Amino acid sequence: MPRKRKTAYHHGSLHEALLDAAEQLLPSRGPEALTLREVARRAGVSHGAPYHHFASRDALLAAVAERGFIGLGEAMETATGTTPRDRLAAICEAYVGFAAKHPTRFRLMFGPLLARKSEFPGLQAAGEKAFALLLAASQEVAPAQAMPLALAGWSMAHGLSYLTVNDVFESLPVPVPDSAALGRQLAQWLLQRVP
Amino acid sequence: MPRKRKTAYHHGSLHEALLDAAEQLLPSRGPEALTLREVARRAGVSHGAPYHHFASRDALLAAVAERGFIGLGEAMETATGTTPRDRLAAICEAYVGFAAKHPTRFRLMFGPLLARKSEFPGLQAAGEKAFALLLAASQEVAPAQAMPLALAGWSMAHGLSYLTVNDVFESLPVPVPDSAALGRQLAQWLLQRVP
DNA sequence: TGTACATCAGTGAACGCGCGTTCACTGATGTAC
DNA sequence: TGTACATCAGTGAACGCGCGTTCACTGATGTAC
Repeated sequence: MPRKRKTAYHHGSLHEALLDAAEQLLPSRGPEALTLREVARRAGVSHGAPYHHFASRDALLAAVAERGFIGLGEAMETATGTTPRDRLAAICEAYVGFAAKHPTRFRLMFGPLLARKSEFPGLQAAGEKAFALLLAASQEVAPAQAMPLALAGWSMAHGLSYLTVNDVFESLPVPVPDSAALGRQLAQWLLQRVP
Repeated sequence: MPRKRKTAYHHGSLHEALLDAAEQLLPSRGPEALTLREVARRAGVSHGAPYHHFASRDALLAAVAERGFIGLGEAMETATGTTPRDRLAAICEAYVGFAAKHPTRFRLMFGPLLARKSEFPGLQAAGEKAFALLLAASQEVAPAQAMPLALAGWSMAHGLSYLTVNDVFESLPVPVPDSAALGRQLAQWLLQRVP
């Protein structure tokens, strides 16, 4: 039970507070430029304090990324459709929508840390859970080809997300008014005649 | 005409030599960790010398990325097929194949610098040229829907490339023996019944 | 062919930078008796 | 309810780091006459 801000020895929930601070700083700083010291500053704590909760800067970022994957999974889980096809398309739309809504979070989640996910079991688990959702939805559409369908959908959703989030379309003769809607459109187009 | 390594005042082609050195270091260091000083070292030149050829570290990296897009464009241009559909699928395969062959180059090309491509006109032009190739191929497949087709193909090729290059599939129950072939398969599957 | 001079493309010392991380410390908290 | 003590979670000074970039310099080259 926190009393005063100043007497915040034993903060009580510094772990979460640090993650919150990091998430708040993410949009303006970007994942690469996010420093431990600034996160600590924003959480109102000295720069040494985080080491009582995270082994390193990377460990803290991995925890933020894990939160991100949990959020992505929830967004995918929430996606609904009247038919299995619609649901799969809606999941792709949710994926792209998540990226559009949280571009820096998305970049962190799929950044260099993900390649080291074996060091961060929570991150790995959250990522796998999100993929499992996609695979399950694919299975309901086409049991015999669930894996390639899931891979195709994931690849397209991810590629579209990435290219949007990183402004690659910028200056190209491509109108991308609403990338999430485009994601759905492309997914439905992809699914149009799945055998 | 270079005489001796030691008397390499007026190197003659340091510009290209620096780009070569950077490309050689890329695989082992990765784009983020590539330092100007090490590039200079490898080119056999003092660490101040590059500034006579590039305005900054970023400018040098952008030049390397530009080279990368030129290479990607060539790979896409080389892709052939007996029908427009086959050719489009082959282009997607080439895209994924390029990424698999040059993972660090691919990461650099689509890294943070690309978002600042307006600062690097050569980079922007090389990128646009590659996209133009894809769009042209799409036009021959389905003139009326060239743009969504190109976007779908690009997104899928890019997503698959990205997820492969960054080892995202690692530890997932997904067998990815040859990502380029998978790229072609997914592209053909996508194209299977395009109206 | 010489000479004078502008220009080009190197060198290497120096600077500032803020970071991640460590460490000895200390105030706050919880528990055993 | 007190007291002693272990443990926890903060503090803030300190360190090392190699980097990107700048700058005065100098050796090499090309050109005008």
